[in-house]
Amino acid sequence: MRTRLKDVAKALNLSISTVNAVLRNRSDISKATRRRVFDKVKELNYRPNWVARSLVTQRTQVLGVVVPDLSRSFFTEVIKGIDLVASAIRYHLVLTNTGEDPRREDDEVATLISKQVDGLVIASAHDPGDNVVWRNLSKMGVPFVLVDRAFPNAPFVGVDDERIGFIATTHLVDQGYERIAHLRVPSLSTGIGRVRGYLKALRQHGIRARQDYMVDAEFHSEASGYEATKILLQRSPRPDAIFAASDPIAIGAMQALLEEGVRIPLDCGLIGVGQVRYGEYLKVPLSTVDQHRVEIGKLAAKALLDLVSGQKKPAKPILIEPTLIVRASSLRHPRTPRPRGAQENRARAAIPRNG
Amino acid sequence: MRTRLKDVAKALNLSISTVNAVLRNRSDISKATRRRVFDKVKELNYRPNWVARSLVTQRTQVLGVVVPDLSRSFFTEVIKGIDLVASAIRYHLVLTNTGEDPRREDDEVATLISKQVDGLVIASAHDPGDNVVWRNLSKMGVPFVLVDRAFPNAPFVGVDDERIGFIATTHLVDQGYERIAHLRVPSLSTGIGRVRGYLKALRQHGIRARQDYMVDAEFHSEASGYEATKILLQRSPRPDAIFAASDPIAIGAMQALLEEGVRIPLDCGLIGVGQVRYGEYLKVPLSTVDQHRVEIGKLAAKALLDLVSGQKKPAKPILIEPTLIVRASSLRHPRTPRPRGAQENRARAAIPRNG
DNA sequence: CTGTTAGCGCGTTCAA
DNA sequence: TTGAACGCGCTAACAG
Repeated sequence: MRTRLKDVAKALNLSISTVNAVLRNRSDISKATRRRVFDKVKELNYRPNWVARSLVTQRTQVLGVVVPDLSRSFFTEVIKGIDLVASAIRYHLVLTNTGEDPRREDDEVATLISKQVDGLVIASAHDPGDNVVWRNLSKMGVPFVLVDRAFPNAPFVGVDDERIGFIATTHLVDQGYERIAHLRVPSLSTGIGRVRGYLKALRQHGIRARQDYMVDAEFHSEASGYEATKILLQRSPRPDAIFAASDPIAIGAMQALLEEGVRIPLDCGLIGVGQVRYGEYLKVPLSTVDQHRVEIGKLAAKALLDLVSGQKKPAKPILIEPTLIVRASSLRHPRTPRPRGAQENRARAAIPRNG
Repeated sequence: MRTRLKDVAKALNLSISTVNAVLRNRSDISKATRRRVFDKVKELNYRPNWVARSLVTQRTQVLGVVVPDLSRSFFTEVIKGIDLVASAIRYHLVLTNTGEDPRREDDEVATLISKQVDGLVIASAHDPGDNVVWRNLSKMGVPFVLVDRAFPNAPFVGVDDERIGFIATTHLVDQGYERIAHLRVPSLSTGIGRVRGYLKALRQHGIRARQDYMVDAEFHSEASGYEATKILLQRSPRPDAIFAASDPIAIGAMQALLEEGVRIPLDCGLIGVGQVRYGEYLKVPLSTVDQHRVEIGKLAAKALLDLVSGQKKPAKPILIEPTLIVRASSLRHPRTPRPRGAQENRARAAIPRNG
């Protein structure tokens, strides 16, 4: 049996509340008893029972984290960021994996709430159309912050996807590429933003977008990038650069290009998104756009903890500025001054575009 | 305010315990009240408060997971495995990252226990010499299972590291390599096992081990593999194959080899451990040994849940058989029948060698 | 300075 | 078939 407050009290012939007063650092306790209590606590190895405490205080020191897929390094990195700031103030994280199933998400969130988590970080599997998500949540009065996938009028921390598309595409233009294709993921808000940025960059540089230069792929699948690229290579004229919506897609694309004897970056430039590990050790070191995944987690946790402590109102969406990472796969003109500085940039929270 | 049992009872003019009886599916309740209660529960959207319930039942439906580093895909994959079986029976996971600090580990474990987790999966940061870890734990009576790093006489799930070393080295021998070096990690039990397997394989094939063919590196660091390989290349005669204790080390080694104009696998074979993502897309597709990380998590969770439900005694260590994955980096004799089958093998729990 | 008392929301006797 | 009463371990009033 674990030692309880009662045991400590009994051993000292004190009342429970006196012992408690000592532990809660109440000022009106004599030095003598204070010492006695502390000694006994150490001797008996007493640790307060958090379950009992939580029942009273309505605080568990636990944050719920809901993600659609633990296989994706994006989410594990975000979790790392959350943990970094949460653990610093002795909060714990409860994890749940929804497997991209909105119903399961609702269920898990409900369970987490009944487990009294102090707040939630959610990468929602819901359709951006649904406002079910945050409606239920705000009804329950549980603070929450969304990550990765934004919903209107809900606290959100994520990268600016339109900027990602814009930065990547602009970089390709700068490198002298002219027929820039895009492997997109139109099923997620994240993917849609990147398409917008892509189109915007083309427009800005007076390049006409071609429908047949946009092919669908899946975020997490090298195979989809491979297949999509095979399709792309049948276009005429062939694209001379590819902006892939994710690094896995780009890796599949790289495979397809090399297989067809297309030289990277000479015949075709390639850039992805995500800054996956080992990207620089691939057959051709892969240019990419860093989303600052850990930073997203950190900022989300900070925002959430602000909400939990009631210090701040639900803030406006926080959009992190992505960073271009140039490697060989998109570097056609090595003479062009390579933007080294960009790689060193730290993430900064930018002013949100929509309130 | 969230609805409580009391609210449901009041709304129906029933007593709390009657409502509770319905929800706990007690048999001696009339169909009529049963219906009324269920309807009201749905109407008021009642969810039992897990904190209160846990205080009474001494069960939280939560497992603690303690890992030294959330950056390593090994651990996130193990966590995925744990979650897979835990979530299936509606258990949640509480995460803690100890940052390889034994003291922090002890502290976190204590906190998790005071949060009343039903059991713990621990990848310990302690020195294998310490038996502090499981001594404290068994004193508290909290079920636990160790993963990744074994301690004598404690429930453990992991891969058989000696087999890893043996399999990898034997494979290199089979490919006709004769001067096989090893980039080792002697600071961890895991690394030590791999060294043993390496030496055993050499011995078994009548190859004399050379001290100067073993260079230290760090598990998670490409840079360390790179540096170590540079050292290795100064030996005379040069090694003609390298068994790296991890994939990151192997990736660093690959970089160093290519930089020095050493052809892989012709001049030098290379194999790692870990089956990292994108290993097949590297400059030279990397041979490796799969540790079945997700499987480790699954088995650990199963073993732990058995302990939690009190069905089984602390089992003997469970050692998973690793699987050789052959890719280009170690394939010098393409004519040699490539062990395709090995790639398809599923993990199996093997009989432990020591009790 | 210290002790008494009354909950937090739920589970579990035992009466009615 | 239903309800009253107690306790899980702790916090926080309020007395003394």
